[in-house]
Amino acid sequence: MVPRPARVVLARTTTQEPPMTYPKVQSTDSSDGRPDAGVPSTPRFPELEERVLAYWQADDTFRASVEARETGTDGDNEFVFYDGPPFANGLPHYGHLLTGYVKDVVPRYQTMRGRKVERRFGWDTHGLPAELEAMRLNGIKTTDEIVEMGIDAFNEACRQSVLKYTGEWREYVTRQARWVDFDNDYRTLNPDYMESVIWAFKTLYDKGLVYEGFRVLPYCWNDETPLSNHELRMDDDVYQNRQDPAVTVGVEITSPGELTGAKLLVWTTTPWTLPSNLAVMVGTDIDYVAVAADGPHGPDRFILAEARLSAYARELGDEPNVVWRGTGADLLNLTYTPPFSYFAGHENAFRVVAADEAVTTTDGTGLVHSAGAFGEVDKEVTDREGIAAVMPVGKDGRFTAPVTEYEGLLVFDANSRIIDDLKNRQASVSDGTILLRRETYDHSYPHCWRCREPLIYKGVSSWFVEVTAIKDRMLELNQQIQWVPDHIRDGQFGKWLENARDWSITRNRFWGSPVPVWKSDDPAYPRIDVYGSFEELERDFGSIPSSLNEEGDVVPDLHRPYVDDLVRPNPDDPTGRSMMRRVPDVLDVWFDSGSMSFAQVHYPFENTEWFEHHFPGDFIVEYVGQTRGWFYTLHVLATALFDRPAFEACVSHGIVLGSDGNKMSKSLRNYPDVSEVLDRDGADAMRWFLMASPILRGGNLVVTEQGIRDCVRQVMIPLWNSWYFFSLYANLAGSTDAEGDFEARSISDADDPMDRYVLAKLGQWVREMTDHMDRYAIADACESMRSFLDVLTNWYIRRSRERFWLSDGQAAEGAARAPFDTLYTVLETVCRVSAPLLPLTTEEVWRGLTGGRSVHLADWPDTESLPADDDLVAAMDAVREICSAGSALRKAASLRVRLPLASLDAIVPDPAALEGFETVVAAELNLKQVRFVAIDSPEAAGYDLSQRLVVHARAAGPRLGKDVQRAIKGSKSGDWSVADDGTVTAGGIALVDGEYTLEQVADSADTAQITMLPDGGFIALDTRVTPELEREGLARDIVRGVQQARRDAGLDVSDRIELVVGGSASVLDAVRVHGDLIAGETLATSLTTGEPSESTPIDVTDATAVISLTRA
RNA sequence: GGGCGUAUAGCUCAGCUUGGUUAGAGCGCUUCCCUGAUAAGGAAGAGGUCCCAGGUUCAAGUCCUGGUACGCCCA
Repeated sequence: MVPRPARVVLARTTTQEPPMTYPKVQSTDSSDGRPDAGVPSTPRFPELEERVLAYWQADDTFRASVEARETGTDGDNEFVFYDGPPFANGLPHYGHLLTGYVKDVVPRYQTMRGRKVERRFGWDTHGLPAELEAMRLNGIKTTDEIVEMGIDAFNEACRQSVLKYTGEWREYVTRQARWVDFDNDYRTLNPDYMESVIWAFKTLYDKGLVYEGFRVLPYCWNDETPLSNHELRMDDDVYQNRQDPAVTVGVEITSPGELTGAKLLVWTTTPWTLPSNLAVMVGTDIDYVAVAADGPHGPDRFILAEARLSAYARELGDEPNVVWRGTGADLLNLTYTPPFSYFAGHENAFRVVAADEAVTTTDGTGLVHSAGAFGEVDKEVTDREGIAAVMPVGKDGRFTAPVTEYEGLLVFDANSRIIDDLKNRQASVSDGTILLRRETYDHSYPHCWRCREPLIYKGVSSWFVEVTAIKDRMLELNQQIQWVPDHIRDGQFGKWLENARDWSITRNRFWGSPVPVWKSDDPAYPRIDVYGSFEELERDFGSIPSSLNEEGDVVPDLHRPYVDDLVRPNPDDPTGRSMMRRVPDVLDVWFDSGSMSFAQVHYPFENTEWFEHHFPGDFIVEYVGQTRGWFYTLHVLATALFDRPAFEACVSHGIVLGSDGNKMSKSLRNYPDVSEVLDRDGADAMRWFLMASPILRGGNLVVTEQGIRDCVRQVMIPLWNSWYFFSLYANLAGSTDAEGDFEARSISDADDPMDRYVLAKLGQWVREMTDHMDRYAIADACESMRSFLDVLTNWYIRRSRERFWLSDGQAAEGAARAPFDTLYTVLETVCRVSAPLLPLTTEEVWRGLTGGRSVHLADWPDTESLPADDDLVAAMDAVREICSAGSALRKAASLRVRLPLASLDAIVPDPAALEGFETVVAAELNLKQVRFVAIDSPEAAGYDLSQRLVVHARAAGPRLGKDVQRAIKGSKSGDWSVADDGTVTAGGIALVDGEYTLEQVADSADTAQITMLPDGGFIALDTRVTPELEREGLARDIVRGVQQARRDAGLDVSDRIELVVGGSASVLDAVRVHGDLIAGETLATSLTTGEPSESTPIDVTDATAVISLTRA
């Protein structure tokens, strides 16, 4: 591609000339803010953005935009937006930016609608990621080492790590032009925030919605810590092949009946869990059999899934003797003797229970042994069955009481002794228990990512929120929430709620809000105290937990270890020896996030009134995965604490993918660098790219550099060029005004049809945008904006250009100022409406137009002030169709547009509606004459027309049934007729009014080309080319050539030239006849023919031409 | 294995709620045109088994059932 010569915009540097009006102000760094050059034709958007950002900072525009709005009675004019706090342990990526843009677009819009929108940034600071980072930095791997290092020092390291990137975050967020208050932010580690969090815990406790129980987790007995699922997937080496013993054990049925004494066969690869057996799980629909065979202790009956019989042929025979058949349902509630006697008599235990989700017949026996707290499914099933968990394994992975025979043995080491005892029916193995088979089993087994020892699943003590108790209410309240996209409500979120289980909210860790529970350390004198405030703590302990901050001041601090230091004698213990000590756990970090609605304002200790009137919040936005995260925890706590939803509207967007369609990955480098894009294409381009994408409808989005650049081309450049065009001619219009600069002004109506059209269209568009934004349909708003820009640039401006060209000495007064005022009004309104979507670009344009302080302080446009004229808009659409069809005719006849043609007739149903637009069509298609003719007029009959029948299936279908297909077929094949009385028959079927229309179809005549219009009617173009027309066409070729030469020479649009034209006789002839046209169009003060000395050849049709021009 | 979503032009996506016989947009591509703001724009064209299979219906991209693939979530 050959680079075009750079456009030269001549700056007014001489003081003789009056200063230009536009831009009124520019975000330059010049001292007075007064531009010394005009609007650049092609701005570098990123630089422009940096200047606007600097202006905002200096001007404090954000604060002004919030303060300009009234709070209203009880804050009813406030729009409450909750910031979903990010965890800032890394730099922001596209997902954060995306959410950040939405978090900016909606508040900006609401602000312009007159609402007051406070926006506080929030930081999520607690939790395992912070601890892992602190451990990595300190080179430690176990919780013992943390204790060794000192919890105070460790937590301080966590604090440092979570605040490490806050500076970078602020830079990115500021650069993306998101307005949010960083100085008045909230952090989940602040004492105020944490006090609200423990208040929530205590309130739930008082409501009976918190209880203590077991939570089953992968557990490392070596590091003595549970692992999160996140840690379990830490790397690919976590799952390694391991050989374990597998045993098939029979337990004896005790229920009276035909199966009494039969053995339920269970298979397990963790024999060490058999002492803790509490139930046997079956699938209710699975077929089971009882088989008579010789067992290790004599003849016996064994129950297993029929599908597993062949796997036990060795023990049960190739042709087993089936003595009973049934399904799992038949086995339910049969009781049995537990394999070991340690927990004999355990309430509700030792029964056959249903576990359809967990039992398969792909391996084992089709019956599964459940050991309560040693498996996730086991726990779930025993909970469901009301069987309390047992935990005879200590935190070191060794057996404890009451499993005395193996006490002190690591569970893996106990396996072989347990198997031996089963085989020999010794130790605490019950009579009736048999060991049918022992084998070894190779399987993929999880190992600790730190120490590589095999993990076990183990119940650890945890506190729960009893979500199941409020589930129904949560579902009800969910119906009040407006979800975007709306299927989330009853889909991903609703389903998740339906399957909600109790929420384990405690973690056996260090860096987090404390579990505010103090327990007696002597079970003989049990007591539990739960605290919900500093005040209550001080009342009972005489002081509040505190630490030294960076300045050395003593400050309240609910973190460990300070909160652990609060210990007091147990008031219920008359001996005075037992002490109240805090449960050492910390709260799940999601409990923090779910508390943000009230904790960010330190409710209920402060701002109670404010909170009452600002809850639920109006709007939140996050990634759709938060349906089980933040959306969920907000909803749980709001329901449990306040019996209200936490938010009224929720945008849940999709996933941002890398350029190859895969998840964004640093190592694959499959996505464009964020700062590079900001530096090269700018924040508005990125904003538009993300906001216009299907991701806001819940789809996924592939981020590509090309996609972002396309946004600059499709939206930002057209917008800017409209502004540039306006400034260029508005400044010229003012240059001869003796009174001073020309200033356009806002208008509410116009006489000129084109002006009135664009204003009416503008009004329609504003209403459309309002509707989209009210529904959080941001992508739809972007699409609407793009289509309006098309109308503006490619129709209104293009068709109105001549009206902006004032002749020398003409001031833009009276009718001459109409196009300027119109375009000013449109641009000013467009800026306001698109300000949330392109905040930086529109700021520059709007301020340049108006000289005002900020577009973001302006109000959303009032469409009452614009003409409402749907008929006019429809008429213009028809005009555009005529032009479009006319272009097609020209194309078909190979007649270039520069060649004028004599006439075009548009034969349309309602020519009166188009009156006044003849000149528009004539100019667009370069015609001498345009006429709009009624389709039923005698004149229209002059064209060679035939009729076409169109059957309206929608209207005729219900009446005619399947005959409608015959009628349609007939109308297409020509098998139709109109009777004298007007009855229309098609395919032998008589049609009634409304079921058909008769349309005129035109064929080309000799002298005219004819084509149909899509909405009825047709146009006829006179394609005869006379020598006169040909000569004028040639003249216009010359004009075009001269214009290009002007541009190549870098002339300003208002520069006058002296022009010499030479070439073939036809060229000289065209110059002779159309000299005025050529000179006028090219601003030539002199036009002569001849052979110029330094000449430039130009392209003209069927001739040769050379020109020479110099600036006059 | 279950739930939710998605599947339409080379690419990115509308259309589906309310079925109507010729399925659209943007980008990209080809040709021509236009350019006194434009890095733009216009016209024509190429490009579609509307994921598959059944069903309902006079009529299905659209409604129903069952599959397939992908994504998210859960197990």
